[in-house]
Amino acid sequence: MARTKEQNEKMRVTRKEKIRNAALLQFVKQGLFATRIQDIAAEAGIAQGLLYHYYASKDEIFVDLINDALDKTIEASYSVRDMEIDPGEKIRFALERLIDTIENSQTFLDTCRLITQASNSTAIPQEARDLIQEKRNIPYQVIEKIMEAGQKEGTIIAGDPKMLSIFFWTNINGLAIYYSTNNNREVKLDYRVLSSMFLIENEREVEK
Amino acid sequence: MARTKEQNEKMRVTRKEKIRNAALLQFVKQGLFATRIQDIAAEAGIAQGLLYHYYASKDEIFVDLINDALDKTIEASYSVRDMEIDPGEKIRFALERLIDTIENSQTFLDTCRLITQASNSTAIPQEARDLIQEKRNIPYQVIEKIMEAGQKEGTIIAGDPKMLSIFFWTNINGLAIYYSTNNNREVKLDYRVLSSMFLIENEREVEK
DNA sequence: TGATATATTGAATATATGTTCAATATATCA
DNA sequence: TGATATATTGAACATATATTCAATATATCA
Repeated sequence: MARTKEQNEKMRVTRKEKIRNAALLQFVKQGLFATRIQDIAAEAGIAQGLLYHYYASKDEIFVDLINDALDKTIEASYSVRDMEIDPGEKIRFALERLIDTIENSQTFLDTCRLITQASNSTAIPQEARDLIQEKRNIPYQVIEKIMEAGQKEGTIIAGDPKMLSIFFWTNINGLAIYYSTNNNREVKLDYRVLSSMFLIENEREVEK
Repeated sequence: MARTKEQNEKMRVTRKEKIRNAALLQFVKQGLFATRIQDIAAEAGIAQGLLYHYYASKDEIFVDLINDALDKTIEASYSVRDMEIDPGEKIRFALERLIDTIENSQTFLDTCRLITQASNSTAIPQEARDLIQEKRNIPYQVIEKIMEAGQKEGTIIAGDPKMLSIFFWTNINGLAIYYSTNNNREVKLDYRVLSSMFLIENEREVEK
């Protein structure tokens, strides 16, 4: 016998991770179709041929990355949903965290960018389309529920909670896209501008 | 002599417009790289070869469309700037109009989508990159100025006007991207949710 | 109607690139 | 150390597609 199964498995996982990261970088920079297998291989520091020991095709890498990106956004929304604070506070906290993440996490920006890119082309692999169809709305539904609860609680403004959720996410997504292509770090974003959009401001009520 | 110069010119303009529209449709649907010359030709109802009587290359069509899209957004921002109403009203009015346009104008959605697409890939033609570099910030600067004036006037909330302008446009852009891929017309957007983000609400002041 | 300039076509060409594969290197175990 | 399974390479292959070009159609004017 030669190398053990487990060792090989470990090597495969590590190497695969390297390829994934390289592919993500290239896809985000150039898009699926402008990215050549050679670009990914070069970025990962391997020969083109080796890539096919880990993925059957360029499309398969893309689908893998999209799936991961979608799962990340879903996880993030679940972690907010499951917090043990009031709905209004959830919205405030989520916005604070998301704004901070936009300003500080390249990975988050890449994730948003990849999903936006994929959502905006009918030419991506069918499997990726299906995943988006299946998973993309979950974060919207999660926030919608929180908005609804916040309205009952009296901390969230009136209006269709579906609409509020759309405003919530399109806002974050728009910011992420902007920040991923503008190294404009002179401006510090204040999440309170956003949260004032959804939250009934108690301070004013108190002042009265 | 054969056909007159003017007649030919008119034909060229008409035909070119047909090609432009076909290309815009395909680029928006699939992206620059996934769109084949054949796709554009088929969409325009002409042979591939004819396309090259009007444009030197696929890239040239793309650059032409990007330039147009950028000019449209600049024009829109200028038309708001030049209105003879108070700064706070300008913001309110612009948001109302933009939301309405997002809900009703496919052309506007296509414009936003094309610019976003182009801004998000380093693989697009250099000339398109230069145009974006040169023109993309103008609407941001226009809104920034209006925010500043509104703050002096006392109708716009405090905070870095640059930041407010970023929130303004990334919001609109995020919405446009969402709406261009979601035929979700069950939700009617209320611009007042957005405008409450920037405007000091006079009603409450009066109530006091 | 005939001459002519231009529009239009679609097959041919050139090139780029995703994928395959035969050859080689390497790491482990007996 | 030698056997062996797997990793790795890079050239070859197949294919897709941007672009060119020779041939043909068409619309106007004299």
